[in-house]
Amino acid sequence: MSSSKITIKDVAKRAGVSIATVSRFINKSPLKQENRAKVEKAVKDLGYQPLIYARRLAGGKLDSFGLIIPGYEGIFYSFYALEIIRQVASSLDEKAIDLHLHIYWNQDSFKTSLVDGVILADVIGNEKQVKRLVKEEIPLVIINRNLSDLDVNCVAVNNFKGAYEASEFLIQHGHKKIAHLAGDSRVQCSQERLEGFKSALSKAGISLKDDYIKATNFSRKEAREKLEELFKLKVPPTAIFCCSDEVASEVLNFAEEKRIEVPKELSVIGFDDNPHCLYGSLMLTTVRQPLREMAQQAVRILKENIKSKQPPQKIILDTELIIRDTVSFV
Amino acid sequence: MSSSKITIKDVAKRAGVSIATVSRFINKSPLKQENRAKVEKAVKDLGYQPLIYARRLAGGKLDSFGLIIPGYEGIFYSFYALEIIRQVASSLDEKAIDLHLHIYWNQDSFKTSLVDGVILADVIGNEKQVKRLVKEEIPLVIINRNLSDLDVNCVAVNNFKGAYEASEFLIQHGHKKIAHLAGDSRVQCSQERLEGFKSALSKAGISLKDDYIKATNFSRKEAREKLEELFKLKVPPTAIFCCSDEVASEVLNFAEEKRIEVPKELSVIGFDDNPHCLYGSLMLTTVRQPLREMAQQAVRILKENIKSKQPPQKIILDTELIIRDTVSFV
DNA sequence: GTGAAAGCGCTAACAG
DNA sequence: CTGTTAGCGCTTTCAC
Repeated sequence: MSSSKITIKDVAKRAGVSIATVSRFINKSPLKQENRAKVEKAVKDLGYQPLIYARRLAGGKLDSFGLIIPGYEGIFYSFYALEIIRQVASSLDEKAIDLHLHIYWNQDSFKTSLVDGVILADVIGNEKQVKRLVKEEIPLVIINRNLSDLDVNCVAVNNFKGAYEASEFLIQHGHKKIAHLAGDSRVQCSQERLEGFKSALSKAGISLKDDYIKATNFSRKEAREKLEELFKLKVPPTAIFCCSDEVASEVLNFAEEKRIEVPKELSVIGFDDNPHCLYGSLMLTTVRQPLREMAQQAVRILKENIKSKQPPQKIILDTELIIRDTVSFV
Repeated sequence: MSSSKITIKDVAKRAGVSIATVSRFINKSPLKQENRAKVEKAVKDLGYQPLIYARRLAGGKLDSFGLIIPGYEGIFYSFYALEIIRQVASSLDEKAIDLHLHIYWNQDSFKTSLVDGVILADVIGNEKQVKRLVKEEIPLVIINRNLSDLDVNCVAVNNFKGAYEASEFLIQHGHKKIAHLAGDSRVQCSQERLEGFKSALSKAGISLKDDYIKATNFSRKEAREKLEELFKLKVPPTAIFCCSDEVASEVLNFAEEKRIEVPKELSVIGFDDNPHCLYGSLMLTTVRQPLREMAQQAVRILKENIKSKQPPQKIILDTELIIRDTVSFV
């Protein structure tokens, strides 16, 4: 039914060798040059392709990784989520490894037996799924979420430091009335960024004003609402540090409408370095996340773990402050 | 290594039946009530999960579909591509079928033996891959691309008609100087939309002006360039039909900057009904593509084909003109 | 309905 | 280096 029905036997017969030799050829084990050539020819002539699941059953690899992403509303509008998928996909493509994408909505139906290992991009609401994967002892890497109670591989971005540096940059420009449009507080990176923000302000001796800290769900809509609140305040902020470029971009829109001049009257910093938000006359100052590197590291760690069991690695990658047009001295 | 090492044998022993009976239980074959209960209990107690690849090797299903998307630059910024992924993913999720996403960059490394069937979302530059899949006789559905020489299942959107209706709508509003910002001409839907546009104009007796037809690669950047050209013309258009909402949205930006009032001085129609482009004061008039339905149909057809070989189906879905704010009488 | 047994196509010892 | 052989875990005849 599926695939040409040519099996290892057919190849062996045609090449005049045993199936073991063919298997060795496939798995790149040492072979006499002469046999190698014969098998190669037979494989080519027959258009033979080994059946992945048969290999697997016999102890081989699938060369297929799973990528599990929690399926929150708006995931397909999230620069971050899409970048993760994109970067993991291209990183795997380079290594001729297949990607088994699983977006976790409700069902924990992910079949681990179809992959050699899995990358979990964030863990939001699917903690029990992670536990299951750990129990199944399948090679695992978690991106951007520290499950401190679990002994698993992690690759994360230093959100705290990124937020700290951005806030510090604002402070260095003389700002004291600094607001933070934070992300969804249930998401770990939002919490970390908020902490970084708070920490920078504290260190500079700026007292925290609750009115200046507004949570959003990363959406433009909520950003807009919170902005309205911010600028109804008796003392509006002179600078805003945003949880994402998308949100920052909405700040720019808002400012334009309200005739608030950026950066002269209002400084803005985003988070992501989302090229989508680079249109318009103002180039956004932002915090770049090394998403590509994160994906590559995750893939590397997973490969190592598949080859042989290893002690868990915890990798924290630094962000980079990208200075452009939207911050000025107060 | 992977998965708990509990096999069908363990279950059989624990339930006091043969492995065949356990197999039948898994495959929902008729069983005596008593045995069914025993096996069910054993499965539960042991936390048994059949190994997908072993089932497959023995002739079973994988419950895993492949989705192949050509990996052109900017795919992750494409509303269309993302919607396809999203809708296929959620459609499969409902049926507890796994998604094996493969973005085709260069290598034709997709392993068909890991899936029961594959959905090809458009075919751009990977025609030879399609031929291979056809030859392998794996159940196949192609989305939005007619490979007329191939006898395969297709689900497509009627781009011609959608474009025709949009153009007609403009004409009904008295427009005669109508431009078209077309998509990449190598992409089939771009060609079809262009044809629809031309056809509507011809029918209305409006002569085609080459200057009014500009190809873009769907990007804002190119849209902007072509717009500049359009409005340097001695007689600029009074209406523009765009290949996508993204492009239409750039037209709106451009108009605002140049103080061209929409829709009073310029009417605009997009394509996609991309909610992303609904921000701002003006609501875009656009052509909605039934992407969700397309995904569902594709999944349905694939399921049918996996169950039993069927004659190829060709399904063409209609678009819908969504009338909002950006078209007025000339 | 059920069990015994024969593979599915491949890998991995094990001898040679 | 190479061939032989014993499974991997499951489905499926085929008898009973």
